[in-house]
Amino acid sequence: MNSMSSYMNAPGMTSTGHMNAHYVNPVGVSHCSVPAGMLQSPGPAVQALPPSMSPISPPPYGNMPVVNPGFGQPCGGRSREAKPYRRSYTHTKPPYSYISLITMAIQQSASKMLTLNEIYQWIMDLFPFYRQNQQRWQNSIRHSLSFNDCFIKVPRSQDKPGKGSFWALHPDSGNMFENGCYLRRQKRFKCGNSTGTGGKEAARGKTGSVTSSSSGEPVPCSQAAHLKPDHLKPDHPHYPFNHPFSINNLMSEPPVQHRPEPPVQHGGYGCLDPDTSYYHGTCSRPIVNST
DNA sequence: TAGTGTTTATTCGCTT
DNA sequence: AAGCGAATAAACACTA
Repeated sequence: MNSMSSYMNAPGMTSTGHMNAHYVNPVGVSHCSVPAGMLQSPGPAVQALPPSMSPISPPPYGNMPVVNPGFGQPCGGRSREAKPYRRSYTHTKPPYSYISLITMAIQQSASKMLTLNEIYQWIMDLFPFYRQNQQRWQNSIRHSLSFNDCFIKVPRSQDKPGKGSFWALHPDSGNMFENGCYLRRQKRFKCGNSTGTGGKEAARGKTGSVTSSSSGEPVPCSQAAHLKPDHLKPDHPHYPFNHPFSINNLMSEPPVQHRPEPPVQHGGYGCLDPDTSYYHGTCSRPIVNST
């Protein structure tokens, strides 16, 4: 969490830390979307990707669309460590929450599920920022995986022994970032059932650990319990990312071409302008052209 | 023993 | 101000 507060002084930043500038990367993709540059410019890091991951190539760091002075400020300027901006922008914090990073990592993998370490590697391969302070953010990653219902554990198959389970996305979690806001979801995804107590949080404090079954079977929630790999296939009807604004589509479409319905955007430290594909700062209301 | 996973607590920023 | 989402820290348990 270094080098962040100084971004407030960057062009486009209001005194309140809102990001009003429309930052456009060299390929014209919004910083708020999943970087389309992922699909371009194979970089050396791709070779470090584990076999389970699809050959999506991180871009050269110099072209990273998500890192930009004045934009790397996450969470609306939330920072605890005031440190003057000195580093290259390739080491600024990407404008994605950990949840969105995990989602991206899982989503781009061929098997739609990754081990914890693979998630670490994907993030570090793509975002140099996360090559530092690994203990800090990796703890946060683990916390996010455990805490959020949108992530489910998939046990390793016997032919893939190793440490840790695979992590996948909940089949119903696909629209978490449908409004283009990758820092703050409209609503936290909760795995619900008819009683409203089916999520991980419901499991916490009642039946104990989500994964405490001695058999090693993950029982994170009622819906995850029946998750099968088929759900993780793109052609499956429950595939989480069929929304036009989904990460999957953002990653696969030319960035300037997708012009979804103007979303009603809530929450948001930063959102995507559907007309321009430019990044907007705080946008709790639908984006309209000022007259 | 290191890595993984869970849980709790705290803090912060944004929205309502 | 309250509620919420997110980031961070830390403690603890489990497991390969």
